[in-house]
Amino acid sequence: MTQSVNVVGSATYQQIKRDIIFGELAPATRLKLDWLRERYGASVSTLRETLSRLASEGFVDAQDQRGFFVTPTSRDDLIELANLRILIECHALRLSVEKGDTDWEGNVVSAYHKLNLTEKKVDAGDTSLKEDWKRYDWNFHLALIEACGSQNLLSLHSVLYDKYLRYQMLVLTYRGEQAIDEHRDILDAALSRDVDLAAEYLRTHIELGLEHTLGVFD
Amino acid sequence: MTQSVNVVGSATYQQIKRDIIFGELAPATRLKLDWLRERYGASVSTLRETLSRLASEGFVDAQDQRGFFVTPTSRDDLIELANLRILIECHALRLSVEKGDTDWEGNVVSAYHKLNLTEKKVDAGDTSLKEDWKRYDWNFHLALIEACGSQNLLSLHSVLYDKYLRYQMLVLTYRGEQAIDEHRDILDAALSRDVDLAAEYLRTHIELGLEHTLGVFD
DNA sequence: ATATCGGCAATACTGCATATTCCATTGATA
DNA sequence: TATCAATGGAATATGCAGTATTGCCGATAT
Repeated sequence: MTQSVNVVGSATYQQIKRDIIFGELAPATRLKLDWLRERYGASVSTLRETLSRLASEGFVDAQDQRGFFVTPTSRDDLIELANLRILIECHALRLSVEKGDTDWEGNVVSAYHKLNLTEKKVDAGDTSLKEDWKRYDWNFHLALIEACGSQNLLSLHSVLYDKYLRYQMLVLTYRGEQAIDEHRDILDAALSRDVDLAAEYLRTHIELGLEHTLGVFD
Repeated sequence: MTQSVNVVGSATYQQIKRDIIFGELAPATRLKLDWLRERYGASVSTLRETLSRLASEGFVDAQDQRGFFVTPTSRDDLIELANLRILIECHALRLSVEKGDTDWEGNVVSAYHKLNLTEKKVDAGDTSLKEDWKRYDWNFHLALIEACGSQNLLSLHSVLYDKYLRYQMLVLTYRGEQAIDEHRDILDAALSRDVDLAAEYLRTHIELGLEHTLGVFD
């Protein structure tokens, strides 16, 4: 059945991407077109289109004449992603803290507040919030760098963060109070416009997160 | 006519990408599917697949229900790309200079030699070599950072460099002796393993190139 | 071990249906 | 008359199904 607008393509794209990031499609899973057709209710041509996009973003592996696979995971890849996040996100944060206006501050505070509420609930043992929690985490980190003034930088970061997020969802354990404190430190440094300090806190935040994830991974 | 292997898809992908980078498909050009079908001899489904890939890399703009367009250019975008190149390429260069082994040195020297030969010919007035020259430039910059040890970093750089290359091809004027000297400086610093100096020369190289391109752009 | 065969699945095309956008003509209004 | 809005048809994008061809891979035979 034909749908309106670009609905089928966009919908399957987002669903498959989400299923990869949140681990419903495990790393290295073979993505047979017929199986996908049943699961997502889209035709082969639309699916190929979708998978091509995901392949060029790195969430899917396209092998010549053998079809598509969920991109496998590895410790090395995780480490690379963390280092790239440090490079790109810290750079963006510096620019953003320098340029951010009042609206930016407002958005950062708002995003922090929502994240903080959720983190406290998770800390208290509510495990049903994992997806929400990660979304608020995403939004907080995005809000921080959103005033960096470079669309290219933001879209690079977006893909990077999603890839990194997949690893976090694979291990899915909570770092507890520590992460809350780190977020608070970054927030304070950013609002007081201390560029170096904010970037340093962010770097530490990512490094500690990496160590934690590496410890649980595999 | 059905072809063997993944040939049609890969071929049209590379052709269209090349045509965008080298200006044969001008910025903001509308890419009608029927027209592309005639021009590249591929079916609509294959073309949509190809265009989706190019869209997610940023060479093509996919507009809902309105089709595909060559991504437009702008001064701001050019500046963003240059700054990202500085961020990413200098970082990769540092890692590479630290880690590079003998093979790496060999590849760098070889790539430099080929670039140097071509640049001298271009400098002497041979305008038929533009595409070769840019390819050797590409290869030299790639050889320099290839020992950085991060696949993610290299693939990020690859897309970035291609986008930047499009701007260079759009203005397509030669900076002359100056660029030759800059390449020499980077080479020497890299081979003598002076990380800071190499990164600094690279930054300057990109900044001067940007100024030059901006001066001719529009 | 090597060679051959057959099934499964990917690649690619065509044709078709439907939805949307584009555009020029028409009609209405200031 | 000039300008703006409505409208209807042509052009185009989106999406699906069906089909042919090719390559991969495991099973069987030599």
